[in-house]
Amino acid sequence: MKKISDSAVRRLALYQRFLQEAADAGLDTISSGDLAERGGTTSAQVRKDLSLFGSFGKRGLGYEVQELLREIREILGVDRTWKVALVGAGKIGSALFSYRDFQKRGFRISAAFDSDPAKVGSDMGGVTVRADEEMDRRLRDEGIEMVIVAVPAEAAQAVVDRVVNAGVRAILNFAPVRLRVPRGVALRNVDLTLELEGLSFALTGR
Amino acid sequence: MKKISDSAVRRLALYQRFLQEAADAGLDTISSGDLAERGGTTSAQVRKDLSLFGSFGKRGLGYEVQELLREIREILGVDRTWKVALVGAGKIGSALFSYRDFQKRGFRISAAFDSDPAKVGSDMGGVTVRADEEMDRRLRDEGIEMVIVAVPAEAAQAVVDRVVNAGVRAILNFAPVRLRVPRGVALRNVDLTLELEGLSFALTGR
DNA sequence: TATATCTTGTGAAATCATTCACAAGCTCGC
DNA sequence: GCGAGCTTGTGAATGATTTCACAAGATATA
Ligand SMILES: NC(=O)c1ccc[n+]([C@@H]2O[C@H](COP(=O)([O-])OP(=O)(O)OC[C@H]3O[C@@H](n4cnc5c(N)ncnc54)[C@H](O)[C@@H]3O)[C@@H](O)[C@H]2O)c1
Ligand SMILES: NC(=O)c1ccc[n+]([C@@H]2O[C@H](COP(=O)([O-])OP(=O)(O)OC[C@H]3O[C@@H](n4cnc5c(N)ncnc54)[C@H](O)[C@@H]3O)[C@@H](O)[C@H]2O)c1
Repeated sequence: MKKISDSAVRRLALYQRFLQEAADAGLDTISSGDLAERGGTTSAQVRKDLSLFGSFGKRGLGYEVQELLREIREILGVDRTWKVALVGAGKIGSALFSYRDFQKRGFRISAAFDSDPAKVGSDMGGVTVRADEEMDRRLRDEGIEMVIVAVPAEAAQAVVDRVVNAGVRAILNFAPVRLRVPRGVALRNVDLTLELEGLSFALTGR
Repeated sequence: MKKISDSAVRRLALYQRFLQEAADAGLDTISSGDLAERGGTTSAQVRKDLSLFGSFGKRGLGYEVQELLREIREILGVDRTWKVALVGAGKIGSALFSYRDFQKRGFRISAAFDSDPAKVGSDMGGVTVRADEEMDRRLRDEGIEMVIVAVPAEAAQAVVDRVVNAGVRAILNFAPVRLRVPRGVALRNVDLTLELEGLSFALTGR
């Protein structure tokens, strides 16, 4: 299969959201131009993106909302529920934990780990925070497929090494460090300071 | 001035972080190859990025850490403190609010707004949460330059319209919606569901 | 059935970003 | 002061992504 660019995947995920909105609004069909407008891109871009995976539209009409939604969900792999664990039940970790939208979109956070004895044992929306030492075993036993890393920067690489070792192949990292992962492991970084610095540049770099 | 790509700005912000680390480690000089290795890119990429703004290195030696750090800070506009406000003092908002790193990197969150009367008046680390209605006036009066939007998706566009109207020209948005802003206003989206969907694709789409 | 009107899917062209490759500059050791 | 050894800065080459442009399929109407 050909290589799909990161930005194409992002757009696909956006189209999914727009299709959901269109479905909620009761629309039966939608055109590439319509999707483009909602996403701030062009109709050619939308069609190219979709053409990477097949021909889903009808000439003269557009795309059937429900059908395209189903297709994109399948392409993205969100036509199922993923088992996600959270490592680091601190401030940002607990905000993420209680975020209902993840569940709705197919990501269930079914385990949480922390090294702080004061936090271990506490209940977070039905899930008990477990000790750091139990992590490796539980990740395997519970068949966790993705991990959200929300520990301090200094601890992040060590956590990731263990998580990868436990067979997890997808990681969402909030710590402001460049993590090393073996090939075959998907890693995304959410780096908020970097985002603010980008805004700073935009205001400065006139 | 020529157009600087978004990815170049991201890398620049990363170099800044690596230079900080190098400075903390007591290094005097650093080569493009060294920066590249830390950032997972190539030395040619690093040199091209820097060459967009000038010639900062010495052939045969590399870059002086302190000097390059100063230059990049100036380029990014983080050689000063930005006044930031937070709108939406909910779960993610309060996590962000108490994040010390922003302050250290030049972003001071000096105001917070919420529409929930139960939250208005409460103290968040020395800053009082203000009522939504006071927002427009206070943004102007306090000279706020950036706003972090952490309100529910349905409320986000209306908030952004008001914020832009109050003269703010940089917005960091956490709500999962595509916001419309006039040209000249910088907008960055942090869309965590999108990130997880990207991971889902990586695990699925072979 | 013919015609007018849409909108897709896709090669080709254009634009944008990264990598290559190397001349030229600087340092160090002798 | 000279040669060896690095490392920068940058055109040129390559690679990737986006945009253009249009033939062809689908629908609706008469
Ligand atoms: N709070 C924010 O708004 C924010 C913003 C951007 C980035 N971040 C990053 O997210 C990460 C977490 O930030 P936070 O503000 O939630 O910090 P926090 O201190 O509130 O939470 C970190 C948690 O990780 C736990 N922990 C530490 N080492 C661990 C280990 N080895 N295994 C398991 N758990 C461990 C701690 O006990 C703590 O509960 C940091 O890397 C931070 O830089 C946070
Ligand atoms: N919690 C998370 O981990 C998480 C993750 C990803 C995205 N988000 C997004 O971030 C946003 C906030 O999420 P949250 O979990 O913190 O929700 P929350 O309900 O805890 O907080 C939202 C806050 O915004 C306030 N608010 C609502 N309308 C307002 C208005 N017009 N002006 C000012 N304040 C207003 C509410 O009173 C509330 O305090 C949402 O858009 C959500 O989708 C949250």
